[in-house]
Amino acid sequence: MKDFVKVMKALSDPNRIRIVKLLQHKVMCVCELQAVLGIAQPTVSKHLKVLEEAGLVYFKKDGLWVNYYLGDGKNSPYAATLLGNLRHWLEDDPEISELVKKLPFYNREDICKK
Amino acid sequence: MKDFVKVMKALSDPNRIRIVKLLQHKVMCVCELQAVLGIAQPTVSKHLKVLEEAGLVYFKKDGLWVNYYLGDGKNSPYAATLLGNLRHWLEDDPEISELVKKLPFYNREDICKK
DNA sequence: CTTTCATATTCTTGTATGGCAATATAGCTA
DNA sequence: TAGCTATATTGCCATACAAGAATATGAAAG
Repeated sequence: MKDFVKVMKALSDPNRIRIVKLLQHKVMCVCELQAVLGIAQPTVSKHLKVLEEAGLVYFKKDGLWVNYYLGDGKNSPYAATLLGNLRHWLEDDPEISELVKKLPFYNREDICKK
Repeated sequence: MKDFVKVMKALSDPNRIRIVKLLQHKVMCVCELQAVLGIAQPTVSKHLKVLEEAGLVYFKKDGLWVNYYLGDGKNSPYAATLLGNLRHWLEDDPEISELVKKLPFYNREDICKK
């Protein structure tokens, strides 16, 4: 029950849903997500933590960067199913499409090193 | 996106999840749910409203009673899928099993008319 | 070892949410 | 009509949560 609630809660927030939909297209670091979503960096980090604790997202550190990518659902059947559904779901959502369309124009080298 | 969030939010609360799992076994009125869950009547009503607005639950009035039953997901593909998944999910949850086991001993005639 | 940079954590604030008591509503019955 | 009964709504309280500013951490580079 607790695991299920965790997954549902994690997918109850628009920004976290956007993150999942974005990660379907490529592995991303925090600053890239921050730029694409237009929200503060701590906010992104916190959302990623919630997603990670629900088993929806994994991460791998690479020097200063932290690469986040979609989970495989190995640790949560609920996460596995929902991640599968979300591959089709919201594909036609205009807001999501807009974000995905902008995605190629963001890369970490340009975004950071201000 | 908004519809999806509504379904996820509706299924993010333990008591609402319990209601869905209980309705899998029989049509129930508010006072029956109140008795089984052990929470106040207004709380049950509010939860049912949230579930109904997410397309997870329907209701039909019958005199004084209001019968709530599981939705068919006609109005929400998200609700349809989640309701399908929830037929298997949490079947082995000890707390849910406990509630379901007590279910036959609750009927509206005994509960109400205090 | 100091600086720099990407990310995480802490803190505070405003808003959303679950809970119940009290009240309102709607349908039956006398 | 009046009174009773099941449910809905309102109002309030305590807690949870999203957001960003400020700060801390930790890894690379000089």
